[in-house]
Order: sequence, then structure tokens, then C-alpha cells
Amino acid sequence: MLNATTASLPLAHEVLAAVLQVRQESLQVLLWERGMEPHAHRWSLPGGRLRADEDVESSIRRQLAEKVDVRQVSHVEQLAVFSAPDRVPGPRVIATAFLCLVPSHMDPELPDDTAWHPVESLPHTAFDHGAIVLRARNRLRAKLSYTNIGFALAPPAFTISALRELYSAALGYRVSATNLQRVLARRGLLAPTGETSRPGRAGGRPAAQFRFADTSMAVTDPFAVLRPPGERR
Amino acid sequence: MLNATTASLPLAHEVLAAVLQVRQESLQVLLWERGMEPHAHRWSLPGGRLRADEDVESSIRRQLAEKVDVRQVSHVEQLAVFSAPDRVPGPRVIATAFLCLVPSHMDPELPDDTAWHPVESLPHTAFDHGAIVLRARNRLRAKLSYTNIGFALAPPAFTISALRELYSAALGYRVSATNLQRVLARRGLLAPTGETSRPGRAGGRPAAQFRFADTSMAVTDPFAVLRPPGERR
DNA sequence: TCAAAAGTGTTTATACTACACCCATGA
DNA sequence: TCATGGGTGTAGTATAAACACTTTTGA
Repeated sequence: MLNATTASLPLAHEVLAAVLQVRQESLQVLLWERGMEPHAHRWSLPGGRLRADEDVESSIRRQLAEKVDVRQVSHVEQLAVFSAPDRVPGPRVIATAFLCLVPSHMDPELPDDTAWHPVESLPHTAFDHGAIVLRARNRLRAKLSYTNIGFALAPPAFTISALRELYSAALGYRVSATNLQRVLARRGLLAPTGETSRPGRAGGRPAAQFRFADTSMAVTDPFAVLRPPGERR
Repeated sequence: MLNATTASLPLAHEVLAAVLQVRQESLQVLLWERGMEPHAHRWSLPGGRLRADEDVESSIRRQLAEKVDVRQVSHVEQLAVFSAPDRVPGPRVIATAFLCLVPSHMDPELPDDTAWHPVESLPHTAFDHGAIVLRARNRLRAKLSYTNIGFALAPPAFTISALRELYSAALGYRVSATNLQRVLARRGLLAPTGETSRPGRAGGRPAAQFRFADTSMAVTDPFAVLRPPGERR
């Protein structure tokens, strides 16, 4: 089946996280500035080598803890493997990349070398990390439409217009608050908290607060078509 | 950032393929029976070690060639990384799993140790390969609904009722030919070939033949809701 | 009483399903 | 001419967008 002399070379495995959060009305990613070669002064994704006793998801959760409080990470999912033989200089390293989300009300303390950057205007990135960030953004955008993943971007309670801001920032285009409300309500994702939030100085009707009915990811539109007989959304 | 003495251990990386095809009205997967320990006589996925000069996708395509003619594989996509430390006995091996599809009109010659098995009644599988197969089936089912991935299961030309059989087998429930036709036609995926196929001995109107307009995967229902303004399906 | 922001009602368009009905063939 | 399988017409329902209108507040 395989020729051990040519086929099997030991190599290293790393895990990388594209940690996304909506900050200042734009979708941003957590990057740290490399101090040393290779690619010194370029910005790279948090992560590092996989240890012998952990799977990739445990590993990325452990390594993220060096940058942000793990309790502030609301969602973690595998994104893809990046495996081009020359993706990093020197000995070969395969990377498993993750998409991680932080809700908008969190503002984790960051190490000095670490900062948030808008996904739409990334700084000079190291290795293939820029491509990984864009892939993560695309995955998030797709899932906002057919899952309840918005819960991972939002605070525990929020107004519809605040939620609209989050969706608009993540999707990159204006979303209507009216229709967002109706889509999420029809799918049973929104539950009213009963609270309202005070209007700003300019006045206006107080906004009702909502929360997401579930706080783990679920597919809410599983069959765009070709639904099994008898199943209703 | 990382402590080289504890964090970085060399390890092996393998690629595995869940090759799916609709055969005899059921979704089947290509497995080979292990001759040697560990897990002798259990059935496992084709694949093997990643070589130094190839990325994971090149590797799975190369290794599949030992089982089936590569030209018969109509679609290849990354599925997920399987990385539990004890997923295989002995030295640690991380696996990148792929979903691969073979169109229903192909019947590749197989090595003696290799055979097709219905996904719904898998034999005793080796390691975590059973879970990988189920994950591949779920991915295929989801994508049948919002992409044109059906092209990878179907022959170059087909009747709607033949296509209905393929979708029904892959999805695991009966699909209506009428509505399948209209959904795919509305999305512009079907093109008539002009040919018709002869009715069987029992008679019946000759069926028009169609082909898929595209033969590479594209998302056809990108935003179930929350579509950008102005974009129509 | 006016401006601002939130929320609701209503119209229109489209997507999808279900099912009745018509069509073209073999026996 | 009948059984069989293929294909179309059409109505009913669900989904969603657009936009006008009402509600509730601060100044």
C-alpha cells in the first residue's frame, strides 16, 4: 500500500485561529506581529504546534488562551487544512485552521504584540495567513444565512438594530432591521427578554431586547430545497 | 510563544478518501479490507501517508489512483481533520479526510481487496473510518440542496427519472421528479441535450435527456435569506 | 409638537409543493 | 385501446423584500 522509505516523513502540525469579532461596525480579526524571522514584523494568526496529547480543537482552545480569555470565545469550528509544501520556510508544517468568534460586547485584554485589524484592510500578513482570514470570513458570511451563528457575534441581550449592525458588518452590506427581525423570528431564533433599552439623547421609542433562543450552533435552514416529505421549517 | 521541548513533536500525516457512488439505488462507499494488523480484516478507507512534495489534495488524488481510475472521480473536496491522539494504535497519525464522488455510470475495476459497501449498512470498519464515511454522507446530502453537486453523481446525459433515483439514493428519501426538475431548471442547472431515451418493454413516453450546464461545483443558493440587495437567484 | 428611532401592517414577488391532467409510447 | 411512464398546468402555501404607517420616546 505504501512504501515506507519514500512515503512517510515526519512533519510538524500546527493549529491556527482566525478569531473574528465585530468592532466599530466592521468585522475584525485578531493578529499578532511577529518579532522574529521568518516574516518578522508581519502579522500572523494566533496558534502554534500541536502537542502529543491533544486533538486539534483542544489545541487551538489552549493556544488561544495566550491571547484572549477562552470564556470570551463563543464559537470554534474547523475551517480547512492548509498544506502546500512551501507554505512556511524551513521544515514543513501542515496547518489546521479554525474559525473562532467573539461576541461584540467583549473586549479582551490583549498582549502588546497583538491587535485587531479590519478584515477588509489587512496589514501585511505572514505566510498564508491572509488567505486563511478571507476563508474564515466567507464561511461566517455563508453560515449567517442558514444557521443561528449570529448568537456567537451578539451579546446575551440585544436590540434588533444592534443585531442589524452586527449582521451588516459581518456580511459587508446593509441589512434591513425589519426583515432581519422577521426572518429570525419566523425561525424561532429570537426570544424577547421583556426588557427595553433606553433611547439615546435624540429620543425615539425604547427598543425591545431579545436574546437568541439557542447558544450553540444549529442549522436552521437545512434544506434550501429538496426537503424531506412532510418537514416544515 | 511555544516551548520547543514539549510542544513540537514530529508526527505523521495521512490522507483518507470517502469515495461515494450511487450503485443499485443506494449510496455506497469504496472500502478495502485490511490484510494485516492492526485491525486486520476490518474495512478501511483508501489513502495513505502524505509525501514531502505534495499537498493534501494532490496526495489523495495520487493515492486514489491505486484503487480507481482518477478520471472516474468527478469531485474531490476536503471534509475535515481527524486528530484524536489515539485514533490509530502506535505512533500518532493525523488524518485529512476527503469527500470524493464517482458518477453512477462508471464501474471502475477494483483490486481484489476492495469493494463497494452501502453507507447505510457498513461492515466492521477500521479506526475512525466509519465516522468519516458518515460525515462524508452528511456533507453530500447538505450540498445536494444548495449546490449543483448532483453533476458529480450523474452521467453526462440522463433523464429526470434517472436523476431522481440518484438524488433519492443519496438523500435517503423519495424525491419528486416533477419538483426536482423545476428546482434545477429554475436555477439554470439543466440543459436539454435534444436526445430522448427509448421507453422500456412496458412502454411509456420516451424521456427527454438532460445534462448539467456546469461540471464544476458552484453554490446555487448562496443566501437562503439575507441576500445582498439587488441580487436575485 | 416635532424629530428620531422602533416596531407593525400590507402589498407584491418569488419559491416551492402538490396534484390533476395531458402526452407518447409498447403491447 | 389500454397500461405505463414522462411531462405540463395550475392552484395553494410559504418565504421574503419593500415600504408606508403607527408608536413611543427626548427635547
